[in-house]
Amino acid sequence: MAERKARADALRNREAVLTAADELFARSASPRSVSMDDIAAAAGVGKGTLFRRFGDRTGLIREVFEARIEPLRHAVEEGPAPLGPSAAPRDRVPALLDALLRFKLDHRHLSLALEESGSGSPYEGASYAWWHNVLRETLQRLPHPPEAAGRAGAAEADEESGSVEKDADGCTTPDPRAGVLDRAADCDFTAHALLAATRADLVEYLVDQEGMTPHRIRAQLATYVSRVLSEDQAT
Amino acid sequence: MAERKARADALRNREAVLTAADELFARSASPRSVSMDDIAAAAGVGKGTLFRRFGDRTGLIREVFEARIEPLRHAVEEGPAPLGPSAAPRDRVPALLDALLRFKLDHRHLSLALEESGSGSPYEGASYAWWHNVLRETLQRLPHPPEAAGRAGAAEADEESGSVEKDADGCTTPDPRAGVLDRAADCDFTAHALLAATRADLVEYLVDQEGMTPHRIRAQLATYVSRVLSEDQAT
DNA sequence: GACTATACGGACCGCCGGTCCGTTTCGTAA
DNA sequence: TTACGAAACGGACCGGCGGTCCGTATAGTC
Repeated sequence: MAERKARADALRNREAVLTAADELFARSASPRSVSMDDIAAAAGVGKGTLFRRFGDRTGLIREVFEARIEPLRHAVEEGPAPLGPSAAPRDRVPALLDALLRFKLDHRHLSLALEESGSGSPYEGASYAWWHNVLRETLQRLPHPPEAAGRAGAAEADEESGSVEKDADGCTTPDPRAGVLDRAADCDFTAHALLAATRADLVEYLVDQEGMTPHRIRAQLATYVSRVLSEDQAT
Repeated sequence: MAERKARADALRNREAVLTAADELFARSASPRSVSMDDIAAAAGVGKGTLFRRFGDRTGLIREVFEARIEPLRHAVEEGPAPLGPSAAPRDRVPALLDALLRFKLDHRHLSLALEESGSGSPYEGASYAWWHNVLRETLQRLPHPPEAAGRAGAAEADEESGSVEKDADGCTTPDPRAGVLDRAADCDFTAHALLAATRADLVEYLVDQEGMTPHRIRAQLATYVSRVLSEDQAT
């Protein structure tokens, strides 16, 4: 092999840290209450080890997250019908979002930890980029271009907002029609907006503060998604 | 007025702190790089003063935010047509969201600071609750109930996600139709989902990383909103 | 001008993320 | 089996931050 050792203990420790971190996050009320020292201690590992292998706190959280979400990612990339690439876009979009939501419900604290992982917004992480990409492409393959839905509405909305006028910023001429006809940009933004509806802190809030059941949240999201995809409703 | 002094200097300091904090957040790349010491120094005030008047970092950020968004809140509560209570719901919803988006574009860093203000999610703040409430009520006054839109889609999505199956959670029977017919709950969730599309970190990402112009973002959001409100499209 | 309630400010504390470096261990090859 | 070097280890250590505490200064009152 000649590509150096790989050191068994390094692997073992890596695994131990991943497991320990996952458990600690799952148990704790807030990700903030889990310190790196806690994780190191729980994993039976020195702090230095932890930072050498994962770089920083964000790196560690990302790796734990990746490890946990890998099966789902696999199912999306090469799995069967509703989630996999073979599914009809019209079915796949809701399936993707529901699957992601389920994951966030099942791994609420871990997802929360990832989203508020200090350095850089969640949007800079590889995971978000991946989901956004899949969703964007699937949206783009939808039969009826969704853009047609909101011609008048969009224009109207914007004119109105222009008249809102609060502080004199540089945005005086409200003619945001630019881009409305751009299908690709439209799907791009829609993907962002749909993913935003599954944000971990929102999910956390709905469950813990509003007392909504996972079931209910999923039902609401499904309804919402289908409304966004609409247009065939008049069929 | 016999209700004690009020001490002029206290008021003056309070104002100084608010101003200094606002400026520092606006200037800095990340809210995290603005420490309480920085703010105290910039305001020409002792750290103790700062904490006595605002409780903690989150409290300070909230007050700065409230102060800045007050005019908009006022416009929504008792202003004229598109934003005010007199507007037709169909027009008011896009107007509200566009106004909020504009605010977040104009006060990106402050909004970001508020959202990641450590203790408690942004959803626990009074400001979010207020916006959610206004939006929810306005949605509920919409002419055509939006619920009808997503029957089949929802059920399907759930069956599919069930088959994903990662860890054996307690959510085995996917029958999320429960709640779909509840108009109030529907508007409640829709309000959350729409507000999520204006999250400060998303806006920040779209502007800084994707290089989108404020105009374009507003146009995209307007399109998106109009699609969510759809149903009259078949008119 | 004296008196008191209130506000002030900065030294101080505990904690945390991250670093450093002397020590240990793994894997290899003689 | 032993010797050796690379790689990993671990915990003392550091700078900085949010937050507290208390002796001091001052605005307002009589």
